[in-house]
Amino acid sequence: MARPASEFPTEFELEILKVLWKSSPQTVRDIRDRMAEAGRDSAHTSVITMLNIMVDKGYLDKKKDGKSYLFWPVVSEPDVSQKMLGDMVSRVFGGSAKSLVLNLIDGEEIEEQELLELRKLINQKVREQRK
Amino acid sequence: MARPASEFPTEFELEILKVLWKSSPQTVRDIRDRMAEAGRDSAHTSVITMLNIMVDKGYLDKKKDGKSYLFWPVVSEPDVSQKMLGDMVSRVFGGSAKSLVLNLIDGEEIEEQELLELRKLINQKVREQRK
DNA sequence: AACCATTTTCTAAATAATTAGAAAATCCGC
DNA sequence: GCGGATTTTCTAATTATTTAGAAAATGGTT
Repeated sequence: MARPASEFPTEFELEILKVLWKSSPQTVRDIRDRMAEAGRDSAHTSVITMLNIMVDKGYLDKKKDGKSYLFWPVVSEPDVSQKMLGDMVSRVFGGSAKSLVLNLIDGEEIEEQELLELRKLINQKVREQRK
Repeated sequence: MARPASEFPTEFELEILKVLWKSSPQTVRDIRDRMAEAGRDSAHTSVITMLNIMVDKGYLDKKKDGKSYLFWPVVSEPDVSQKMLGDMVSRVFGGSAKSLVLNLIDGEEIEEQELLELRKLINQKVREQRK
């Protein structure tokens, strides 16, 4: 063994998924253009290569449409986010979601407004769990 | 360009850091043994290789002690965690810490007890920011 | 049908990450 | 100083990720 494949979308794969979560299906050319707009300017063939890898990995599906292919995601954004986040909780924060949030609000990452909204969300969740 | 080095500790590097955050400095042999206990059984020389890479990357420092070297971290756990988390907020959650926490409490990752503690922590933080 | 622009397929290169053996260096006990 | 165990250095192999060109395939246009 040398190194295991990532369980989660890689950097590039995630950017492609974001484009497709926003709108799908799309052609290679459209995806390439959206990525370029977002600052990642790749060759057309590079994008094709990635897209086909992602189909193999089960992140996307494709179907022929005239001369070209259309691609769309078969994994949802909340699912992927949740898995990546769960991985971070266990790997980086020793399994404690609390210590993750603690670290988050200790940083300067978060505004008072967001904190208040968060409190509201937590209260809702507590009430839900009590039902 | 083919692929950029990770800005953050890799899988293996993080495991080594965890061992050293718990106790340092340590010899290669000790680090290797702690890792084996934690389920990652590597050859002695593999650990040496990684440790030296980590010194190059600025994660660790070392000094000779008799026949062997002692290694210790020069990055702190909270700093590394915070950077990795910040990266996740921006890359996966579109820059919104709130949507990260929302996703977290939507999953089954978190216990009621932890939720209550979190609420307390958020209240504290709100009060602090108001000062 | 022939041409041409577009798209895909095939191939391969570069760098990162992980793993570890063979050989060299080192230190301790005798 | 010598031998032997231990440790490090040097080297290299393997897989993953990212990148993209050359060649082939495709489909519409004249």
